[in-house]
Amino acid sequence: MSKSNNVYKDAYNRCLRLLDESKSLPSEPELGTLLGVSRTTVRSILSRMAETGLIAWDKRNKTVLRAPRPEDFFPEEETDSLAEIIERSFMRRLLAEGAEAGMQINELELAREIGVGTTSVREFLIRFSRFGLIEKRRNSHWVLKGFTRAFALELTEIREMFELRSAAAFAALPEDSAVWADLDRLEIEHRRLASEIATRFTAFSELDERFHRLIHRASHNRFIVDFYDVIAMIFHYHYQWNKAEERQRNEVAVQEHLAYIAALKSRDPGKVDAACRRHLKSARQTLLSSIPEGRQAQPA
Amino acid sequence: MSKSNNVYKDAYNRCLRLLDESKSLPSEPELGTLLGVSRTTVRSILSRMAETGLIAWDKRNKTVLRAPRPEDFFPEEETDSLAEIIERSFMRRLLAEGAEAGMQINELELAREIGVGTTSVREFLIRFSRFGLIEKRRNSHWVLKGFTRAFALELTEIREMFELRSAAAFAALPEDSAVWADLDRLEIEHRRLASEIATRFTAFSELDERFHRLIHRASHNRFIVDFYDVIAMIFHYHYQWNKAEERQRNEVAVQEHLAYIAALKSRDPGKVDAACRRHLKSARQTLLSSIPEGRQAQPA
DNA sequence: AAAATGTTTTTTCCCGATAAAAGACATTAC
DNA sequence: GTAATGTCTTTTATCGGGAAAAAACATTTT
Repeated sequence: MSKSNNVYKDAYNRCLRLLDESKSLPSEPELGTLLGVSRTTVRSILSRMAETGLIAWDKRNKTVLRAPRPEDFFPEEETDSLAEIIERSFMRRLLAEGAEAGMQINELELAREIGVGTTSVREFLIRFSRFGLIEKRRNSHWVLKGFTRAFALELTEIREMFELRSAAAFAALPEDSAVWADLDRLEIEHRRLASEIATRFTAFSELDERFHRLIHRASHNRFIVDFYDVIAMIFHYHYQWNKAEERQRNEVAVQEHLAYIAALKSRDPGKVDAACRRHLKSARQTLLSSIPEGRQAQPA
Repeated sequence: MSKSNNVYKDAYNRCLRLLDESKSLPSEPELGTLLGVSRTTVRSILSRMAETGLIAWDKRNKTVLRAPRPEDFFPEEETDSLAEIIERSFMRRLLAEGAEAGMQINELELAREIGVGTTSVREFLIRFSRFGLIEKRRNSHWVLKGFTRAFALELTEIREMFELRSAAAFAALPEDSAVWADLDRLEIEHRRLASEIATRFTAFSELDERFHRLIHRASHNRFIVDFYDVIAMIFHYHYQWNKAEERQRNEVAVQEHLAYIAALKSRDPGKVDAACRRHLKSARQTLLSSIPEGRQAQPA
């Protein structure tokens, strides 16, 4: 089984959701764009939908026959790409106790444990190396550098440098730039979240990422934009790992974002700088507080 | 032929050079450390050297019998790792005419052209992607972003941010830090190069890299240190590509480095900042001037 | 003739296998 | 008893192959 058909299964599930909303499906190329897959995959999906009696398919006519039932969907776990599976497995180990800095990482062992080929693990590790948590010894194993305090400090140092610069660039953008409308939309979402914070505080993390990515994009610098991948990855797993005082933390962050947004809209460089610094400082604090003091790098 | 033995061949060649200098060779583990390879490889080397009559090998005694001759060496091209071969091939294409932004990169085609497996090409592209010159479309091809003016500007923007910060950190290092001795050594090398600039100006590029890496290390930030890999790669190929006014450029740069070194030694933040800015500005100019105006990004 | 569908070709993703290289264990020499 | 050598095991680097997915080409429909 050289390659799983998760792309097909995931697109199939998403296509089922489209079925709910309309009586018939659009053309094959249109569906392809909508689902982000090729026509080949679209046709596989349509074939199966016809087989299972969800639609009647005759050339251009794709009539919906019935609403999808829960059992029509492929199981969630079959829709993940190998890369996602490996990443989750790897992060679980990394954040678990006993993952000390200096530890060796064994490709073969990882592959066996996760139940995948070595090639996929190798490719994952190469991609993952840019996060600064692992390092390759030439012709030999990878070394874990550990999710330490030092790491968090180095990460936030760059983040602060980049975000302050991006925020300044953002505020200097012309009135007619499309970002101001994006910012308005985000502001509305923030206000809604603020009013429903008691029940929806877990939705913050996704909103947080969209907000900061919008700001970073204003830098028009690919290295700054790409670096947000590192931050997003760390915060994603960090949120999963450390749920302590989540609600309280997110409530504060939403208010900081709103102040930050107001500052951006004022287009006053001084105010932007101050609001940005205030938020970054508490973000840093949050990250640091979740790393036990003892988690220090071991001497090499 | 699943794996070439370039590690062995390269270590063998380097070991031949050691032969010139002494009557006998050290122990196997010692040789291993010296050459940066495992004992397994050391023993392969010793076996061949015994076979070809270069040494007499009996357990601990490894007596040199004769000086190595040119034909004892493996050809240079057999000592390169696959990754190096692929990188060179790829960069040649990238810097050649006709490599426009937006162009697709085909793994299979690249692999066939270079004569290697697809796995190696894939791994190379993943590693290379952090340089910001290519981008992956999920489940599909890579896209060339091109060595454009925009790229050079984004690269130098980050470089300047990072180096100014590193230089400031460097100047603030305590008197007894080992870096001051390193800086003194580099200063001497710079002075020597300055006096022999007419004949040795091509040696500058290697010295330049060592100097800037020393400064970046003072940041104690892995992201800053790692980013120098991007800069070094670009400048490496840029120097190879654009030899125009090389001597003149390097002569200026050496003088700027000497002023920069003096500023660092003065430990005066203002002077350091000024000297650093002066040098970075001319480095940026050099890079930009080598990119033809016409080389602009194509609209996506 | 523009845009869809039908068909074929190419490319990507991933596995298992194999030689090179590293690493671990056992034995010998000093 | 420490540090070397000798031997055996494990891991890494790389290839070729095959299914999934994309892309290209040919044909039909509106």
